[in-house]
Formats: sequence, C-alpha cells, structure tokens
Amino acid sequence: MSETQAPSKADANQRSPFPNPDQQTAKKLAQTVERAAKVFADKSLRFTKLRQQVFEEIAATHASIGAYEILARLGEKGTRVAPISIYRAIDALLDAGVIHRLESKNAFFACRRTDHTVKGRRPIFLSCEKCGAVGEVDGQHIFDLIGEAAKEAKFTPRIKFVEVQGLCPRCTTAAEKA
Amino acid sequence: MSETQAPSKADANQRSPFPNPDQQTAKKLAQTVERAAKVFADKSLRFTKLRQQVFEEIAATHASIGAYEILARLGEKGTRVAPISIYRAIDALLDAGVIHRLESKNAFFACRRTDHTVKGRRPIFLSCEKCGAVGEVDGQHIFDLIGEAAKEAKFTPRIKFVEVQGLCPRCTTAAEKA
DNA sequence: CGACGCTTGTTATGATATAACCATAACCAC
DNA sequence: GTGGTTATGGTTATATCATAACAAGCGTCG
Repeated sequence: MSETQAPSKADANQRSPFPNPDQQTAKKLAQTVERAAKVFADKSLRFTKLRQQVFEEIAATHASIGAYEILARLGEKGTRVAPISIYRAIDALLDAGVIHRLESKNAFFACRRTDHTVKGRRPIFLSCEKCGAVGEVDGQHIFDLIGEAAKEAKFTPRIKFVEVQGLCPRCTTAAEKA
Repeated sequence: MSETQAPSKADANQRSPFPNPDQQTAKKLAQTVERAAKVFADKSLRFTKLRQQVFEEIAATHASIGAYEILARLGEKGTRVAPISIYRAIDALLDAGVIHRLESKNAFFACRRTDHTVKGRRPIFLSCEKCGAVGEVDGQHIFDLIGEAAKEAKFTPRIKFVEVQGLCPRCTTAAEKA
C-alpha cells in the first residue's frame, strides 16, 4: 500500500470504471504507476515526485479529471502547489504518453493500454456521460481514413482528435433496465 | 461552367473548403448572414440583433474565434455586452447549426456548407495551425465507423467529434516553398 | 391589454490555462 | 569538486473560457 493513501478516506470507486469493471485497488494503482515510471525511464525522462503525485491522482480514477481537481486533491494531502506546476507536470505526462487529454472536457485521464504506447496504433476515446469513465479503443483505421479525407482537401494533417461521448457498458445496461 | 474554377477571374485559387482566410467581401459576408437568417426563420427561431452581430463577427473570418474575442470586437464597435450574453448568442447559433464549436480550441466558426445543414451527413473539421482557417469536409463514413467501433466496445455513442489540426492548402504550399 | 415565454442585462463567480521571472536540482565535462 | 548547462519547480500575476442567479425588456397571441 502506498504511503500517500489513507484507506479510510473517500475512495475513488463511487464512479464505476468502464474499460474493465474493476475496483481500483491500491495494488493496481501501484502497478499503473510502475508502468508509467518505466515509460519515463525508457525515454530518459524524469519521473519526479511531483509528476508521480499528479499521475497518481489521475490514475486513481477511471474517469477524466481536471487540473484544478488534481490541485485540490493534492492540497488535501498536504501538497500545495500552484496551478502552473500542475500543468507542467501534466505536460510532461502527456509528452510521455502516460495520460491523455480529453479535449471535449478539458480534462485528463490515465492511459491504460500497455501495447500501443506512442508510436503504434492510435486510439479513439470513449467518455461516459453518466459515470465519467473514459476508455480507449483502437482507431488506427479511422485515423487513416481521416488522414485521407484531409489530404483529399489538400490539407496536411498533423494532429487528429476523435472523441465520443455516450454511455459506457455498465451505464448502458443500467439505462436499459430502467 | 463550374463554379469552383474561375481561371479568368480574380479568385482563381478558391477551391474546396479553404478560401482565402480573410479576403472576404462585404457582399459575401452579407450573403452568409442572409443564409443564417433563413435557417433561423425556417426553424421558427429568432435571429435577433445580438445574435446577428455575434454571427457576423464569427463569419467575418474563416478562422475560429473565441468568445472573448467576439466580445472585444463588438466592444470596439460600441456594442458592449457581458460575456454571458455572448455565450447565450453562441448557444442559439450552435443550436441553429449556423456555427460550430471547435473543441480542441474552445472556439467557434461559421458553417459555410449550404447542403447538409439540417440532418444530413456529418462533417469533420480541419483547422490550420498557421493561419487559423477552419474548413469542413464530409465525414459521414468516418462517423459511421466510429459508431461501430464504439458499439464493439459495448459503448453507446451519442456525440462524436473529429477534429484535425495541420496546415491548410495555402499554408501547406507556403511551407513547401520554404 | 395582459399573460406568457423568450431574450437580454446585471452582477458575481467559477473554471481553465499561461506569462514572466527566479531559485534550485540534476547532469556532465573537466 | 568546480563551473557550465539544462531541466524542473516556486512565486506572483494575469489571461482566457464559462456559467449561476435574478431582474428587466420585448414580442406575440389569446
């Protein structure tokens, strides 16, 4: 168990996760952090204390989380930093590819794919409007088509965003029962 | 005679979704406003003075524009309103479909398609990182595939968006020369 | 006319993000 | 180690994006 987590406090699993309906245990979180650390190491980047703290807050939930929410949660744990510091840590985590930015919500979530890290197949993001959970599914063929569509218009694509809002499997099932 | 190729006239290079960024005549702007007014009329919505003013600022450029930029430009012309009023006008314009929101920039741009306005095929947005111009190209087949990918993950899609950042045709050409 | 609904004004605040400048930490060549 | 170099983070201030709550105006239609 991480020394930064008090087991008695409000835990993050009021929101049901959607990629897998797993309860986020301290052990799983630690594994996720470990993977992130390895990504940083492999790229000769520094996984500093602040970056780890910020990453832990993001990875503690399967939902997306805003920068100021991270700020507040770190503040509750005694780490008080300025917004800009959060954003700098976020930038480093984004660059490393261990988190993603959800453009439609101006929020961030941990990347849980172990395969495609940065240069492989690109994912599209699925964000649940009910529980906030965010999942990724492969979208390489879709990104390819988007690139073709852009080039047909003589447009040179560089960055592409594909995001979907809707209901995750769990919330879909819940809605069908009602 | 095709209307997309006018080799003898001034604007020879006006093709697909990317006309010149800001070489817009008052006449063309007026036509765009007129089309917007018609959309409002057809839907029994009110194209009020404020909404028209906000729309004109958005349609005055082919780039995307932020809410506070609209606020400032209206202010320069003597129309001083509160941010909330701008956002309310924007909401009405979005609802009517005469402008779109660029999620990746938190900004807005005028819809210039005359065809799909109502419930036809959905477009993807192409935003130039150099000059800011935004264009739309049809993306219905892409949205269909995105829906399929979501459903494969047991996710129920409701809202989808596809945005691309890169270089528009003009800026691509300019970059190639350099 | 007057009731109703839509629109806008007014005031205040919340939420997201970055600029500018400086201090410190880590890294590295010598 | 010393000193140069770069990356990181602290501090302060500000820019930008967005909405809540309530009051007032205006359009229209019975």
